[in-house]
Amino acid sequence: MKDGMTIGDAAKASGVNAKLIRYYESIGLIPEAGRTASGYRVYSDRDVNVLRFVKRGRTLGFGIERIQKLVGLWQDRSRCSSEVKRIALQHIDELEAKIAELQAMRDTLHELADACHGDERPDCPILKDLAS
Amino acid sequence: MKDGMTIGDAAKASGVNAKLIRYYESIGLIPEAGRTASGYRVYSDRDVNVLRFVKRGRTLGFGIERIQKLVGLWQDRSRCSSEVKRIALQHIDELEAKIAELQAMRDTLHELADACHGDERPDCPILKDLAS
DNA sequence: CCTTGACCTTCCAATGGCTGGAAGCTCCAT
DNA sequence: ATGGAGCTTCCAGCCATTGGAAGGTCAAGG
Repeated sequence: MKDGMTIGDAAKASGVNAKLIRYYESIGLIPEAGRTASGYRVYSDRDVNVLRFVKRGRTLGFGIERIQKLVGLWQDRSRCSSEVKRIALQHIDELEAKIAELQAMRDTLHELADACHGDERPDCPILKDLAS
Repeated sequence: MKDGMTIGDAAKASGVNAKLIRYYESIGLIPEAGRTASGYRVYSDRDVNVLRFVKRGRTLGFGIERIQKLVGLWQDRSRCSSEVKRIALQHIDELEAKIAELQAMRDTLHELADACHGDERPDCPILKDLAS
């Protein structure tokens, strides 16, 4: 284990837990790790950087497939930033759509909840709406 | 099929597709439908109302388990509206949390995208952030 | 009466992004 | 040598659906 870490060390260093690292490898998001003679996976600092990149991408809500593209662009020195920006803008659009959807739910529910007494009586505008 | 419909008719009448109706039955969200001699499921108008209730609940973002509770309360004439309101408010809280999370993603990405030239050059603040 | 085609049935598998557990091997310290 | 922490693989489940395969049923038209 000269210049490499175990999966547990890589997990600590990257913030991506060991189970998830194996999963990412299994779906081809990250390349197959090297192995020790006894079969343990070995990780370098470079690998940890990739894992951190992936983690940050997930935090920003990117899907795995898109992260895969972003990792590719990241490692491609002849990339165009326009390509990266395009992906980001598309993702922003999707986030906006999801936000709008959730806000619509919240707003409707808020109105219904406001109209609901919330006491021991059975009369309830919320149920009335659901049954409509 | 005197006073009952097939699953396809119930699907059209409720807006919940047949596949999903069977699924809802399989997980116990709705009671088991009656059957014809040849094994076809039979639905009444009452059943269709339940399906519509469920569909509206899903549209408002309630999870299956919570919808099950709401259906129960709906059919319980001695219910307290406070119970329904409690469930709704809890759901609103969860929606708010999710909205905030997505907005944070969107805001961060928006800043990064604004700072990104988006041209043929490789320099890209978005990738820089992801790699940080 | 027979065929056609639309409908119904069950069962199994996949989606996305994990998470958990079981069974077994390895490594290191005591 | 022994214990326990960490590694390995594989399988299964979460949520709420959707899709497909293989086969049974029903009503209409020739």
